[in-house]
Amino acid sequence: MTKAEIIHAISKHYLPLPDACIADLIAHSKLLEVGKQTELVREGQYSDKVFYIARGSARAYLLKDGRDVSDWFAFENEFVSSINSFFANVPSPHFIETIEPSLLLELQRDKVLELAEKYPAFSRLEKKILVDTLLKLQYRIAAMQFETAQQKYLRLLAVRPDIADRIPVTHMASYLGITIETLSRIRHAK
Amino acid sequence: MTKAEIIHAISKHYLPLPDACIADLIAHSKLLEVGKQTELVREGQYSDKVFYIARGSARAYLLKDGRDVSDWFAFENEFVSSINSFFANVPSPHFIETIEPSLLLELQRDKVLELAEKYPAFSRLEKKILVDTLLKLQYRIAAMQFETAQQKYLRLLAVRPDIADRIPVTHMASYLGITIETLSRIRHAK
DNA sequence: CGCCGAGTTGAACTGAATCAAGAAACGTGG
DNA sequence: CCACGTTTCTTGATTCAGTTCAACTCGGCG
Repeated sequence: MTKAEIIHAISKHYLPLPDACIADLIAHSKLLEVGKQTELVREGQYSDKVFYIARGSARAYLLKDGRDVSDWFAFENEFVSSINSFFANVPSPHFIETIEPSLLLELQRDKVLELAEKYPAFSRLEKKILVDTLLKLQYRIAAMQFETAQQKYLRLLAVRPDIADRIPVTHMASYLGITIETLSRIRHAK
Repeated sequence: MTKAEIIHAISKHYLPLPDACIADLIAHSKLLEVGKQTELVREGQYSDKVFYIARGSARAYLLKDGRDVSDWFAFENEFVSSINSFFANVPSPHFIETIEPSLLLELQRDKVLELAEKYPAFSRLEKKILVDTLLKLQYRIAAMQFETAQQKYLRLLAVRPDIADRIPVTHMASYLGITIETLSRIRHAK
């Protein structure tokens, strides 16, 4: 897959972008072909990068008292970055790593800001991504408040049926805020 | 407080806006002086409004199996809206109501979109609000996952010391995802 | 073959919910 | 201004979902 193809895919999956903007994106982005468990962002680091996943998957996680806790999963056609660092310019509380071998498009914050000033369509795309993310976080909060471990697991499966084959269970458990023991029991009770 | 004063306050609290943009905002916004428990958005309604709180406070809540559960609090110098309805144009899952007597500035979505196209500074302001909200939601998720009822309560007090005097405890409890009994015990154990 | 990490299963423990009953605070009308 | 009913808050006893700790199984792979 070429950069041009990937950017057309973004434009298709989110909002149409003018050709000039696409050309700028091609000029200012970087294509990364990486293996699984490739570290993209390290905790404590100031990261001013955002990654579009053309193929593969990634996760953000943190080490909470030494325990690896997944915070976010991203798959093909989604973006991933340390939002704290990228937007608020503080050290990232997360690590970000690929889960599967992946093809990524990397964008720098200053380029993003520049393109947003230059192309209203790009600015709208940025806003759309922010809003989508906001709504996802909101649903997640609702799930955490109102659902049992089992309900959260079943919902995750319903939303992303392929997740069970692509993500190690240990990551799913920590993402759902439950222990691997509980997840194991749920999967068998079923 | 006049509309002009309020809009200057927004500009000051978030990002500076050019005079022309401020003039447009004055022309296209609506000032509301309302009492406490005034309903701003009703569940199931398509709401295309966002409210800036110049004075007072408001909350978003939902009726989950008939129980009133607070989802969000907003105070002076903050914005509140049904993000689902405003951004995704779906029926609002929330009610929104004032808690205290409040002075509000109401903006329509189509005006917001118009101003964002017209003034890059306004577009940046919009983005800043989205990002701030995103980060708040993220912290809230972390709190829900890692903190005990007591820690969540103490953190809420630390972040907003005046909340105890301004918000009924029953709303605080449901916001924290705990029962009023548990909150009562926490407040006394202390 | 034997080790090793990942997954499963069991038993005891725990934080918070639920259920229930009092105590305080509040306001409304006599 | 007091009496009464209503709502809000507190306190206690019980229950429950999920954690923790621990032992055991299984499927690779050197």
